[in-house]
Amino acid sequence: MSSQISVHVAGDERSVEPGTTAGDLFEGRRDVLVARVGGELRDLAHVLADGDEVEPVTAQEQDGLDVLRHSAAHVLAQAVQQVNPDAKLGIGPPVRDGFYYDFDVAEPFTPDDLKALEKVMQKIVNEGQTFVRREISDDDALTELSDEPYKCELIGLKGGSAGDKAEGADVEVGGAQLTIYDNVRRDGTRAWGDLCRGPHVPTTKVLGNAFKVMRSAAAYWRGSEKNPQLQRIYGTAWPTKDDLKAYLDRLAEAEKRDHRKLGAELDLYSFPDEIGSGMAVFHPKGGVIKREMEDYVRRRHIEEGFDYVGTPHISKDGLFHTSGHLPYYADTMFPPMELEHAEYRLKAMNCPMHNLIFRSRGRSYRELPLRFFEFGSVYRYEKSGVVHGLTRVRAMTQDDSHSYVTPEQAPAEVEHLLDFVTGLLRDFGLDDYYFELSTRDEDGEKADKFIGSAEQWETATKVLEETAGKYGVDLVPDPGGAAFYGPKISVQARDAIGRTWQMSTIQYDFNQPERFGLEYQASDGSRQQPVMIHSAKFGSIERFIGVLVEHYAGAFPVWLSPVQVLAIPVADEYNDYLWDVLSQMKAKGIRIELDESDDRFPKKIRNASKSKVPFILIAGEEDRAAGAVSFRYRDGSQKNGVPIADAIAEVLAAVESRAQV
RNA sequence: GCUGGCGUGGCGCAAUCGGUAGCGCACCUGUCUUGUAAACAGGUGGUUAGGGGUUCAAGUCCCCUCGCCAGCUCCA
Repeated sequence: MSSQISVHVAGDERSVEPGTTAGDLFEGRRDVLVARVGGELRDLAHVLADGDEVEPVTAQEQDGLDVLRHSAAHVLAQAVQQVNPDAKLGIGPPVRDGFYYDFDVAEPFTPDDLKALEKVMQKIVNEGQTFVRREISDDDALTELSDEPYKCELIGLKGGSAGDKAEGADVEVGGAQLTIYDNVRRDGTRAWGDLCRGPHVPTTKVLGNAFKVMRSAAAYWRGSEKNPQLQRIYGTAWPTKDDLKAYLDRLAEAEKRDHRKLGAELDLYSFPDEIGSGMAVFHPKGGVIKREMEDYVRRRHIEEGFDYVGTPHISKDGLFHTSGHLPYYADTMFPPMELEHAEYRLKAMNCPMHNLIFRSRGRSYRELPLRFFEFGSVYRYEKSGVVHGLTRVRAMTQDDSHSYVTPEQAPAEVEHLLDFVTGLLRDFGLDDYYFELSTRDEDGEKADKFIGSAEQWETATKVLEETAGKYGVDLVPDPGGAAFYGPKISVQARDAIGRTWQMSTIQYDFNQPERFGLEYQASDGSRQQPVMIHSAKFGSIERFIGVLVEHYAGAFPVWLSPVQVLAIPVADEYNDYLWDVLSQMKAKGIRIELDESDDRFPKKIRNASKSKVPFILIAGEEDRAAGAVSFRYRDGSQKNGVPIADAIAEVLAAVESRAQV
C-alpha cells in the first residue's frame, strides 16, 4: 500500500509503483510526445512523484507540435555537426510552421548541402535515437561546451535580464538548472548532445518522414546587427506525412496568390527598373481599384468630419527639424537637394505640413476637434533588402489624417477613428487582422529615441489601450515599436504567405503640438495646447492594394473589380446585341468590356475565366430571341435566359452590397 | 544595409565541356468562326540587366553597378 504512489491522469486518480515515468502511463499511445506534469511540460522519461497531475501532450496541440519541431531542430544540428564537426551551434527554437537552427560555419550552406543534410537527418531519424536528459552544473557545462562559444555565451547570460534579448534563447537555457540532451543510439552509445532546456520527444523515430529542410539564410547572432551573422537553416516538421504535404500545398497555393505575380498577370501594376526600386506604377486596371479605394475613403472622411487639405511633396528641411523627424530618421529620408541656398527634402510624413495649416491662423476651442485629411505622397529611403512588392515601397500614398483635439476630447476621438478603421476593414472584406499596441521602450537601447515625459506616455498609452480593448480584437503588445512622438495602435493584416503587414494606424501625439507651438484659445480665454492624433486608415494605399490582391487571390468583390462584366458573343453576329445590353449597364456605372477578338468562343471563355471578372455575360441566338442574356460565374456555374433588366439589377445589387460572387 | 541565390524577347522557360541564342504563350497578318477553359497557318520581336576584364571565342568564367528573390536587421 505505502509502496504505491498516487497520481492524477487527465482527472482520474491512479495508483502506481514509485519510479513510474510519465511515459509508462501512456504506454501504447505512440501519439503522446511529452507530458504536462503539474502544468509543466516534461519528457516522457520524467519520473512521477506522489500527487502529480499528469496530462498527455500530442502533436495535435501547439505545445506538442513545438516540442516535435524543437526535436527536429536538434536532429538538424546533429546532422550539421556530423557533416561538419567545425560548425558552431547557435540556437534552434521552434517557430510558426517549423523550426530553425543557427550555425557559425566557414562556408555558407548551398542548396546541395541542404539536400544532403536532409538525408543525414533521415538516417538519424530512422536509427531511432533516444533523447536523454542530463542535468549539469554551469561550470561543467562550460567545460563540456568549451568548443561552443555561443552556447557558453548563453550560459553566461542565463538569469541575467539581458538573456531575453535573444529570441528563442530560453529554449536553450530556460531555468536555473542547466540540462544537456544527449542523443543515444540503440546500442547505448552517445551520438550527439546539445545544451537544451527541453523537453523532447522520446526518440527521433517520432519525426518519421514528416519533416523537410526548407532553406538557409543569414541571421544575426542574438538578433542584433552589431553581432556576427550566423547561417540559419529553416526546416519544417509535422505530426504526419500528410500534414507535411498539406503544408507544402499551402505554400504552393500562397505562391499563386502572391500580389507581385498576380499584379503582372492581371495587368494591375508593375515596378519598372527604370524608375527605381520600391516604386510602382499602376496600370489602368490597377488604377480602377486604386480609384475605388480613394473615392471610398475620401467620401468616408468627409462623412466623419474631416476637412480635405493638400500639401506639397517636398519641403525645406527645417520643417523636419521642427517636427523632430530629421534627427532620428535622416537615414530613411531621401538625401537633400540644394536649391537657393536651402536644403529641400522629399517628405516622408505629412504631419508637419498639416501642423502648418493648423498654425496658419488663430484657433478657437470651438473648432476642435479639427480634422485634416489628404492623400499624402511620401517617400522613404527603405533599405534595399526590405523593399518588397507593394507592401514595402519607397514611394507611397497615405490616406493620412490629423485630428487636433483638447486632451479631454482625445479618448472619444481615438474611438471615433477606431470605429472608422474597423468599418473600413469590414467594407473591404479584410477579416484576418489583429491590433498591435506599440509603446516606447523604457530601458532598452532605443529608450532615448522617445521624447516626452513618462506621464505623457502613460496617459497616451492608457487612452489607446482602453479604447482598443473595446473591439474584441486581439491586442498584441509591441514594446519599443512606438514612433518617437507617441504610442500607436496599428492593425496588422496577414498576407497569403503568413507575413503580417501594418495597415491602419492611430497614433497619439503630445510632442509635435509642443514643437510646433500649436495652440488654441480656450473658453476662459487662455491659450492651450491641443493633442494631435495621427491616423491612416488604409495605411498606405499601395500596401492595402497588395494585401487585397492576396486576400482575394485577384478575384475581387464586384465593386472593386476592374472589369465587372465581360461580354462574350457566341458568334460575331451577337456583338451588337451585347453592346446594347452593355451600354445600358455602362449608363448605370457598371464597368463593362466586350470580347470582340477573333478568338473562337471556347478561347474567349478561357481568357475571361483567367481574367477573374465576376460576371461573364454570354449571348447567342437563344438569348437574343428571348431578350435575355446568360451569366457565367467564376466558379463555372451558369445562369441562362436572364432578362436584360434582371441581369442589370443583379450586377448593380452586387456592386452596391459590395458582394463577392 | 548584411548573408546567400538569381537576372536569356511582354510572360514562362531551354541552350552539353566556353564555340556566336531556341521553344510555348502573348503580339501581328491571313484563313476560319453559333453555346462554356486553347481553331489553323505564317510572321515580328533578344547587343542574353548595364559596364569592364580573361579568352582565338563569353548567355556560360572573373570584377563593378543596377535590379529581383529568401532570410536577418530595420520600418515615423
